Amino acid sequence: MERSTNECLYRVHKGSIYKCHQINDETVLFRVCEGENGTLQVEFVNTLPKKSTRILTAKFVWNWFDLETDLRPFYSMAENDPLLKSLVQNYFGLRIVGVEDLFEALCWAIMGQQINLTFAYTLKRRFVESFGEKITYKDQDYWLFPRPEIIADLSIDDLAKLQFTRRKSEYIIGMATLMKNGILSKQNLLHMNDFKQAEKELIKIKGIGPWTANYVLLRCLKDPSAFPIEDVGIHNAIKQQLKMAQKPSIEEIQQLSSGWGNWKAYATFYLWRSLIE
DNA sequence: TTCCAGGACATTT
DNA sequence: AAATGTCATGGA
Repeated sequence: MERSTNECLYRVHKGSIYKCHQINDETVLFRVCEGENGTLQVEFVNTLPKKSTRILTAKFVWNWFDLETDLRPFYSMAENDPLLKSLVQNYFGLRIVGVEDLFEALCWAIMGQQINLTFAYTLKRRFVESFGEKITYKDQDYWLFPRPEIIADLSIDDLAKLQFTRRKSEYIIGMATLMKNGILSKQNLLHMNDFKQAEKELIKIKGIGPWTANYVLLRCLKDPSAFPIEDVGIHNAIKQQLKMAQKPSIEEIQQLSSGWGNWKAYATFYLWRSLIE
């Protein structure tokens, strides 16, 4: 969670994670910290929202940290996998941290396309602070990701000013328009026959290729077999783990991952984790 | 300085 | 169909 000091959509402070989100027309600031007996505790910081909002916030956290998944089958599979074996030991208990908002997941993926992560975080911060809403609590700003309705009405120049490439600006405004018009939504994607169909639908959209589609399937739609196989981060992580002289080819990765089944998303997340520090 | 980043798409062979 | 060029900037 503390990967980037430039993260603007949540804040880690003294063992708690602070985040702001909108539910039932209420904007609530909450924090998640360690409770008793290995539980997570969710506390509301600025106001006490109505009960239905409290319940939905708990569900949000449940999904955000993927608490529903039983990791034991993953670990027993990984035990006998040469690539995953040490990863699951090093990061035992790690769960996929989601990006629950579809628009945010799409935008973040596009911002990260072929660019270093540091700069991607800078772009995200500029985007959020230019077009998002915030609440302020004790001199700290807590931002909401901009809504598609706002972004859909921007011009390419508006985003180019923030140093988005004109291409990226075009993609993001295009997706915002699809979401504003209800053509694209998380619900629609989740209600398709299977994730393969959702992937196809995503790839039809201008700016979304196989990498972006799988990134969004992994972090937002929670497809357990999502696997952005072209991802440079995966390539580097595998190279590092196996002490290879050069990055593995796609064919080699297919070989290495052939036993991962429905745990490819988790394998990916553990590989990404190994790139930090 | 050069090379490459959590790619996608348009243009050329 | 497959290779090549383009986008834009920061960091190593």
